[in-house]
Amino acid sequence: MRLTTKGRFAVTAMIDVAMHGEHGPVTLSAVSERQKISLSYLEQLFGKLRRHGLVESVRGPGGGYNLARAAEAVSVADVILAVDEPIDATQCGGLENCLDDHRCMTHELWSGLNAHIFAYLRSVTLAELVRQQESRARGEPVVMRDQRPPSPRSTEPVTA
Amino acid sequence: MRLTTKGRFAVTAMIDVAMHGEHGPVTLSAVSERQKISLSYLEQLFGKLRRHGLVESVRGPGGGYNLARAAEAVSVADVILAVDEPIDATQCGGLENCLDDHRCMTHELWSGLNAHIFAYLRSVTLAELVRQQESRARGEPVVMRDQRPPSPRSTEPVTA
DNA sequence: GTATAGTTGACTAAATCATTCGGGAATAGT
DNA sequence: ACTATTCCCGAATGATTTAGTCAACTATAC
Repeated sequence: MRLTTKGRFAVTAMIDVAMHGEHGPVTLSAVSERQKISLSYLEQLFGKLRRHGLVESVRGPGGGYNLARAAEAVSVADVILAVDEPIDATQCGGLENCLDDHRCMTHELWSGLNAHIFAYLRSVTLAELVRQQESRARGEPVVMRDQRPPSPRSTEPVTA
Repeated sequence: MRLTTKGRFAVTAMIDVAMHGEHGPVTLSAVSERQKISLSYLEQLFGKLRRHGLVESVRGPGGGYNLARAAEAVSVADVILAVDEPIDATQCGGLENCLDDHRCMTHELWSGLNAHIFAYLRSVTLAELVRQQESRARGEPVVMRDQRPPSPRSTEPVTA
């Protein structure tokens, strides 16, 4: 589970398709213009999204892409996994054979943090992001649901 | 807010320091051996961690690194931001001047998803990860606290 | 047929990742 | 003072990823 600009481009594009897909397929040219992502890059990304069953394509004039599932049934994790095939960065190669005294803590740590983040991204749906986007467009304040309860925190300035 | 192997190396290393820091500073050589991360790479990472005030260094024999704050007061987001200086991938260059009909949706989407993920990573502390790690070492089942409530989900196989 | 639009593959400049090397500066122990 | 340890710093490097371009192809609506 990596999280890069590539995955975010894909999420952005998927939201665009979700928001404009009511009147038939959405062309990549349209997404490209609205989101300012190069057409060819989008073609690469949507190739993967299609092969992973997240979108369906319609060829020819009037064609384009549709979501293959309802926006409620597509998570951010689904999209990211589709375009950003996961790497294995546990030195032990994913095996459990790396056992000195503490059995490859790196491996445990990775999969642990991975699981945390994955579970979170899996809980955020495209539909939610679309709703948030539409609220913002209307100038309404954005309500972020279920943040975890506050706990002792650092005092570093927040500059994400 | 990016999430790559680099950031995870940093988190892994910080957890190692947190777990072994009870009896004085932890040397990077020790971290390097335990976590199988190259020493020079660790030096680069800890240079940034130090400049961001997350660790303190002690030179000379018996020296090494200590956490500058309690493990409870350091979030995963703090660590990642320190080593992985944030990029700006909103075509508009972070400005708000990109207003056609929908005022740079790319920008909004990015900062929105960013905020989600950042808020989550900010809520996970080093102390939590250390606890989880120690539980695992004792063979106890890992309890992951506060997942968000389940909602309509895809049926894709989970292979993060 | 022709224009539209997806499909595929090769190729590329730039950035980032992870590592290696070489030399410094500070300090504890002798 | 000498020496070993450890942090500190910058430069260089190969591999990978990013983001984009180009070109040729297939399917389809009109």
